[in-house]
Amino acid sequence: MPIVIDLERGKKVAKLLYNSFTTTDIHGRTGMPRDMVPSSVAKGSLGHILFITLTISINYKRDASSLWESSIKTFDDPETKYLFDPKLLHETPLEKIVEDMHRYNLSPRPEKDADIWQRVGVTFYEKWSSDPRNFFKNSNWDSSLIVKRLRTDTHTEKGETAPDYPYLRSPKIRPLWLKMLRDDAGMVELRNLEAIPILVDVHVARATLATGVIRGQFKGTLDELSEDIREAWFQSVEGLNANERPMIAIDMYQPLSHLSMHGCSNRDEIIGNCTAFNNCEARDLCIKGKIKIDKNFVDLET
DNA sequence: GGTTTAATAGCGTAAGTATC
DNA sequence: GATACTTACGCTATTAAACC
Repeated sequence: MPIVIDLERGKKVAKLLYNSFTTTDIHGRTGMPRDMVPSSVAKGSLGHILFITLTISINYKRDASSLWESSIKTFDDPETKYLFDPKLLHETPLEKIVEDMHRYNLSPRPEKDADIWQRVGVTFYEKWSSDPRNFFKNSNWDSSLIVKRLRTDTHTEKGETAPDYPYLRSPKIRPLWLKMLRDDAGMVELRNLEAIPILVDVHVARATLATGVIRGQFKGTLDELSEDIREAWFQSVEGLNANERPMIAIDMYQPLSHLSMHGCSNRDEIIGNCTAFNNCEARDLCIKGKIKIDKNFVDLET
C-alpha cells in the first residue's frame, strides 16, 4: 500500500492541536503566552513591533518562555530600553550592547546574540527609517515576497556582502515572525500568509506521521516526503478557524513541533508504543507502526 | 540560487565525586 | 549505602559558510 494523505484526519488533528496549544498546552509546553508583552508598550505600536522583531531574532536553541521574560524585563527597564531603538543600536558600541543584554539574561551567548541583535536593529535604522512596516510597505505587504527578501537582502560590511537579517532570515523564524506580527501586534495588512508552506523539519514530519495524517508504506528521503507534508497541512486547515480568522498552514508549526519534541520522540521506532501516550493530548489520533526518521531517511510502515 | 559541509549550543546520560 | 551534585561526552538540531 502506498502512502495516503488523510485530510479528514488532518482537520481533526489541526483543530485539536491548535486548540490545545493556544488554550492550555501540549505536553506541558505552550507558545508565547498572550500576556507576554512589556507593560510600557501599546499593542500594535512601533515599540511592540520592534520588541517582537528583535526578540524573535535570537529565538534560537533556547527556552522560549525565559527568552520572552528576559526581553520584557529588558524593555521595561529605562536603562536598557534603548536596546529596542534601532537608531540607538546604531549609535551604541557593541561592547555596551553585550553588557546590557546580559543584565536580564537576554543573551546566553553574549557575543553572538548581541551581534545578531545589533545587526537586525541597524538594518531597520539604515534601510527602513527604524520601522519594519516601511520594509513591508516596500514589499507590497506580500508575505511571500517579504519571506524571500529576508533571505536575499544584503548590505556591504567591511567590503563584503552580509545578510541584512541574520537569524531572522532562517526558514524557521521567518514565518513565525510574520505570524506573531499579525496575531499579537494586530498587523492585519500582511497579505498571503496562507500561501507560506509549513516548514518541514524532523518534528513536523514525525508528528504528521504519528497522528496518521500521512500513513502507509514509504521508504525514502525526508525531502521526497516533504512536499506531501506541506500539501497535507495546506489542505487540512482549509475551512477551519483560528481565533476568528481562517487557520493557515503555518499555524500548525509550533503545535506539531511541541507534540513531536515532548511526545512522539518517545515512540518505539518499530512498533510505535509511546511512553508519553497516557498524558498525550493527541492520543485518540495516535497510530501504531514503524516510524523511523534517521537523518534525512524515512522508513514508514503504518 | 540551490546544495553540501563545518561549526556550535543544548540536552540527556553515564560515570565520577561529595555529602549525609 | 543512598542520595545529591559535577563533569564529560555523544547525539541532535540548526545555522553560516563554502561550494558548485
